[in-house]
Amino acid sequence: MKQYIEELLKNVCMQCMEQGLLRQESLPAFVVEAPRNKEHGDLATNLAMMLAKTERRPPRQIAQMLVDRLHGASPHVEKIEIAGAGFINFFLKHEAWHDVLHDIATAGDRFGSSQEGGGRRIIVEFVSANPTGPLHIGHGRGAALGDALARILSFVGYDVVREYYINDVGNQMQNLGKSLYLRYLQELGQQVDFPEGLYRGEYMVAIARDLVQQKGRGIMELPEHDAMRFCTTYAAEVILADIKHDLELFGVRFDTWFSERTLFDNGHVQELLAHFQETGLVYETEGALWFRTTQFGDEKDRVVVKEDGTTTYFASDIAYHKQKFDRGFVQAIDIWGADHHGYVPRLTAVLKALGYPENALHVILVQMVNLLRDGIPVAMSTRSGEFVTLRQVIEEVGTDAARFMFLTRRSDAQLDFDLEIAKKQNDENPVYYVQYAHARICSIIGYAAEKGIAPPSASTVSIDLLTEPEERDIIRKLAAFPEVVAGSARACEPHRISVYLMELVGQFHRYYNRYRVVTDDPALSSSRLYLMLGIRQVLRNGLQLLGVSAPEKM
RNA sequence: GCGCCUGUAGCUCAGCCGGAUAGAGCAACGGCCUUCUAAGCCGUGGGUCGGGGGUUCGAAUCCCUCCAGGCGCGCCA
Repeated sequence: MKQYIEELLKNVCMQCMEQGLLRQESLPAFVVEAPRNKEHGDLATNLAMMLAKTERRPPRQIAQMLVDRLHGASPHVEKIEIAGAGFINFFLKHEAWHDVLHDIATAGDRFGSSQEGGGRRIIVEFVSANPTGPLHIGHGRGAALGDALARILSFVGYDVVREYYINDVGNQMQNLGKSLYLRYLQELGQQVDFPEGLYRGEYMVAIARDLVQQKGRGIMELPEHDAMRFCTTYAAEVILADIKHDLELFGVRFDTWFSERTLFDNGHVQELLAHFQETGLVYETEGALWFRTTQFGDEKDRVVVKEDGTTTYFASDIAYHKQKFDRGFVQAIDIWGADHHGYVPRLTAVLKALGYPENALHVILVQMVNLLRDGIPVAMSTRSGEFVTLRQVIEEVGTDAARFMFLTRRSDAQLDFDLEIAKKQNDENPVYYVQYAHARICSIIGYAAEKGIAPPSASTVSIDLLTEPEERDIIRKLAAFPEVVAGSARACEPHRISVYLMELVGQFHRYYNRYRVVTDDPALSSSRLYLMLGIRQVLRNGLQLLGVSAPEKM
């Protein structure tokens, strides 16, 4: 409907231009949107005000000119008004909205989807936590966001791959192996010093205990180097398996698990470094090899090969991102914790140096999560290993509540996650507000069936009976869903869908309390039931995109 | 010191590609269950949109500046 009005306006402007009534040759950026206030019509546009700038004429005068030519131009428009500073408000005929319910019935779980992505290949990389310890709440936020975003992007027609990048080489891996080895020795009764910088979480002790169970003293008898190596691989595997399990509990799926190690095994990092040297993108100083990132917008040059000859994480990351594009993705979306934000300019710089387009990489930074219990911060110290894991949070509050909590807020603002609130199964917790509406509708449909009223279909229903203003408002809201999804995809902001669902559900609950769906009038009941089906479908589709369940009973 | 993010009701947050009287939930107070789920609904109160300046017909939204909080700042990842 919105596009329809836009077309209408464009045509009228063209007319005016041809007749020399408008000076400009192209249209200014204008919007057609549903006004907040119903008195301002179903749809409104600021077109006249935008034109006023360049036309140097009063907006209302321009509006009048346009409106004169709009009258009778469309069978769907009831009336048109000029209001305020020069808004043009459209009041649509009731029937104009009816098609929406048919559209929903026809499209079903595809309602709201589109072909906007045109099958273009996008890779969404998220979580990518080092396999050195369990996931915590912050990873959960990134996981929820990445997963929802991937769902949304595929819904609007992109070919999306979800990837987890595993940092399985480097110092932290050495430290992991050492940590396990020492814990293992301790388990076997040896007195060992546990140096700073190692992973001293309880989970390592548990892994060591298992290791003893499986291998007894076997590892201890190996040469230390081999033992350490074994421990590294063993610990990483166990922890990664654990991470996978947590993510599964959290409803998060990955298509590919990309190992950093393979970048070395396949020679990608080495090749890339050689290439950089040939092209003069790197230089040597102070014993290290530096990339000229400053030439591409970064504030400092960055080390790719350290003084000791080993490569930095940055070097791997360059190779990794090049890999992404080599694999045919036209865009890479990375979801990072905000503490890595300083890293964006250098990676962008390198990709620029390699000749990739500006928007090839889109980094989304998710801000920190403060975990609270009853308003009091829960201590989260990684060093001591005393932290609340994502698993614990899921077990305590549930996947749906946790995901919804993350996905109701913008990612670029810090978030207070209060366990007690998330756990409450009441109206303090918006996820239940939304789910309850779904369950309620299911219940209504069940009740109707008991009364012998079958779910209506497009051919049997008489939508004309939906004459209440609330019904019309709900239909209008349903009509907006595809637009919300598209906007959410474009902005990479899943929370827009949550906010929309809460608004829709608010309208539904109000309607439910005021009107009965199943009445003595079969035709009316049937048409209201049709409306219910529409709401339920949109709720399902929306919740599906968020990865939150839509329970039939609560 | 420099950079990124944030500052909206008592609390948690939407709204931010400029648009019409600034929204929701919670908390507070008062109502609504013999009929489709009260995890719901209705009503009341609650705001210098961090402060100041600027651009504009119009600013919570854009620009500058200051203040406050968080995060980061050459060979850790």
